[in-house]
Amino acid sequence: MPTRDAESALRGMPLFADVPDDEIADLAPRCRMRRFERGETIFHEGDAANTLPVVASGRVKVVRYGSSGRQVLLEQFGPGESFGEVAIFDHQPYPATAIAMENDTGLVEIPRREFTELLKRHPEVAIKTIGRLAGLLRETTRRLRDVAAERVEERIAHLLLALDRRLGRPGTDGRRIPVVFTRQEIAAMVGTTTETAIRILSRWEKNEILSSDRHGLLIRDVATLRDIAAEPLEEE
Amino acid sequence: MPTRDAESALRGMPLFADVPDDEIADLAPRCRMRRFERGETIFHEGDAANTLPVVASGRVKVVRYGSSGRQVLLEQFGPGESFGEVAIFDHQPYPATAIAMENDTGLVEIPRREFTELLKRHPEVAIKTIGRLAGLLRETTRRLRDVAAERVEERIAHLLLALDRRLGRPGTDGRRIPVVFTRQEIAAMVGTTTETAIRILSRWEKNEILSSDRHGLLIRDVATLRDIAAEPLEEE
DNA sequence: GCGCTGGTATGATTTGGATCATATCAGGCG
DNA sequence: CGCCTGATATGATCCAAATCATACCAGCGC
Repeated sequence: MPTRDAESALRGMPLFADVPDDEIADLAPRCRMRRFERGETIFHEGDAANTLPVVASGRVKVVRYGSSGRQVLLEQFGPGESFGEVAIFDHQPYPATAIAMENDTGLVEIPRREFTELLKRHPEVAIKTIGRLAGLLRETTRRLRDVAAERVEERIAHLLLALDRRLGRPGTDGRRIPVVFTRQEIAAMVGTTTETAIRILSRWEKNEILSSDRHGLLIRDVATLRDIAAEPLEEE
Repeated sequence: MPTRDAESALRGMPLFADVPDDEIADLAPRCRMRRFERGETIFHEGDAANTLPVVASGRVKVVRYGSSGRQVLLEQFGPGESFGEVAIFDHQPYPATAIAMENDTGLVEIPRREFTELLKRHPEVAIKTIGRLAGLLRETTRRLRDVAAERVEERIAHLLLALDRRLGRPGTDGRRIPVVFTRQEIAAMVGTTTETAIRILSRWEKNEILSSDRHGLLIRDVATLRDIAAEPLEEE
């Protein structure tokens, strides 16, 4: 999926679904496009936020570092999703660092002013933005609860089930998540060390609950994973 | 601070600062007022959300429970603040439980429909709502980083400094936080057990960093608390 | 082909904090 | 007034997971 032009990327955003085409066409040339390779930093914690970045292709993770240097993965975004709105809206520097997760990750950067003007003209975009932030907040508080109250194994089980809901699709012999995550990234998502993440995941591979290859993950036994997650009839 | 009437409570909200008085007067009679005693439940996780509650007096905490029954305090709100907007905006049940923290906690409940209509009529209220959600998200991700990467002592130090920023004022011999929190509540805020919270706090009292009485907390040595928090020049 | 690097794997050891067990204290109340 | 109940306090023990230490492997560049 190569980076498309700004206009078609913007048009692909659910957020802008109700914005007339000519306004999009008007907005597109005012946006900058940027491209990153896996591991490259898009912005740093503390940077001033002047644009709203939208993922055109690839994946982006937003992380913070603990005082010991440990990386915590706060959220991640795929094509069509904007990120970093927090800094845009509360007029403070970015609270976290954004890093490209894949090669050829392309962004469209909407200047803050253009976006806020658009918001005023289109209340439905404002409502959608509220809905998006509400969804992020719901998810983040769910994870906060998890990290504060559950043990690592349960948290990883929750994570895999959540990834499946967001990215999964049926595959031969289970649910397939067609995105490659390193064990280090999985550890950062649930707030543990790489070693413990590896231990748990390789145990699950041994128990045929899970398998992974260079195309992503395959959940082979959703039932016992749910069981480990103690999530018999959970939300969403 | 006794519960006032709905109209003056609504008028006191920063969110509605720009809404004309007659609209507030119109809205007020459509809202229900409710009153709670300390410990009473306002709504449960999983309940349908039909109103946006606003704190008129007292304090409210929003909590979730871990599978072991451990309570995690997600956020808390004082007079003039609304809460539970997540459920209003993403049209799903409440993701958490709300509990009154003080006696005579009064709420004004704005019906969802009234609020969303108001949002459409007043884009500046929508913008403020976005800003509010962005602030909550910023704070929640900060705490997620904390719980995932820092040890308990550091987290409690962070918490006290954050409480000071939000609620503190200068007092004799240090910064005073004029709200009573039980050690159990403090534990729930940082994701630990009551016992460890007690141990750390009573050690700090012994070291004259802190003292507490029936009116709240007194931070007597902000410098070493900052030191423990490893927060030499942190944000906000 | 060889060395390098980043990711995965696994064992040994340590430890922060949870858990379990009591004890004390202050306030509310029948 | 003495009895509960909820909050604070502290010790003893245990355990999940961090930390430290190696090792292995695949892909890549030269």
